[in-house]
Amino acid sequence: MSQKTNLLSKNQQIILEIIEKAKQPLKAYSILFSVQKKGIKAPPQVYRALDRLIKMGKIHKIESKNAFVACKNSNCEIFKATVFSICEKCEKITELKNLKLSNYLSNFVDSTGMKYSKYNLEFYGICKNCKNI
Amino acid sequence: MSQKTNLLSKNQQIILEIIEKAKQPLKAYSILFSVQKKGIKAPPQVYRALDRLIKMGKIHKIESKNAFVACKNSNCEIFKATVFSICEKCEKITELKNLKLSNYLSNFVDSTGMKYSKYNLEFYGICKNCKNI
DNA sequence: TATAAATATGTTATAATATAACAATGTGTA
DNA sequence: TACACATTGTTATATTATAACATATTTATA
Repeated sequence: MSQKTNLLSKNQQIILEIIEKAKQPLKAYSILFSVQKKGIKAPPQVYRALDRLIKMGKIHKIESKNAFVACKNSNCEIFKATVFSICEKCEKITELKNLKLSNYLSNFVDSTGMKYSKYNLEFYGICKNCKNI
Repeated sequence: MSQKTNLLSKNQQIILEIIEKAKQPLKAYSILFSVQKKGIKAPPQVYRALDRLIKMGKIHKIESKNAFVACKNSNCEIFKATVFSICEKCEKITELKNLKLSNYLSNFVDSTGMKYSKYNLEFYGICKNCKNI
C-alpha cells in the first residue's frame, strides 16, 4: 500500500478508525493504549501513523491540547486551514466550517505583505450547553 | 509582592526579562538552563512563572511550538486573543496586531450562536526574507 | 503587632508527550 | 529478479509538563 494510491496502510487504518469513532479528540498515548490489542505496541508506531494521517488531511491536531481529531470534511482539502471551537467548561471540541471565515483567513495578508498557506485557529469559550446549566 | 499591585515576583521578573531579551520564542527548558545561574533550578519554578506571566498577559505561548514569547502590546490587554505569523523556513515568529482581524475574530459567532472570549491563531507561510532567497 | 490567608518559593520525583536510530519486512515497478 | 522506497517493529531516550509537599514571604486586617 503506497501513498500514491491514497490508500491507508494497516496501522494508519487502525488508528484512523479509532479517531473517527471517538466523540472527542484523542491523545496519542490513549490511542496507543487502545491499539495494543491490535499489535501496535510502541509510541513511534502511533506517532508515525498520526503524522501521515495529518499530512493526508484525514485528521488534525488540536495544538493547545495535544490531541487528535478526525477531519469532518469528506474530501479533507482544508487540512492546512483549521478552525476549532473549544468549550472551556466541558472541553467539547468542534471543527468549525465557516466559509466566510475561511476565506477571510486564507486571503489574509499582513502588513509586511506576507501571505499564509496554512493556519490553525483555536477559539475558546463556553458552549451553549454549558451556558444553560 | 502581590498580584494585586501588578508587580512581578522575583522569579517572574527574571524569566520575563529573558523572554523579552530573546529575539525568538524560548522553550521552557532553555529558559531553565539560562536561569540556573540565578538560582532557579527546577522545572516547576519556570513553569509556574510562565503560567503567571501568561495570565497577566506579559507573555504568550506559541502552542504549536511549545515556546514562549513576550507580548509586544504595551498594555497587554489582548492576551486572550493572539495572532502569530510563523515562517516555515526560518521559523521566525511574529505577533500580529491587525485591528480588523482582531475585531473580526472577537466578534465571531458560530452557527450554534456560540461566542468566544478567547482565541489563538497561528498562521504559517514563507516570510518575505525567505521568499527573496 | 499578631495572625490568618494568600501567594510565592524550593525540592524531589514522576507523568505525559514525542523522537532518534536501526533492523526487518513488504510493495511497486523497471 | 532486483532495486527503490514506504512501512513496520523495537529499544532507548529526549522533551515537555505536573504532582506533591515543605517552607518562606507578603498582605490585609483583627
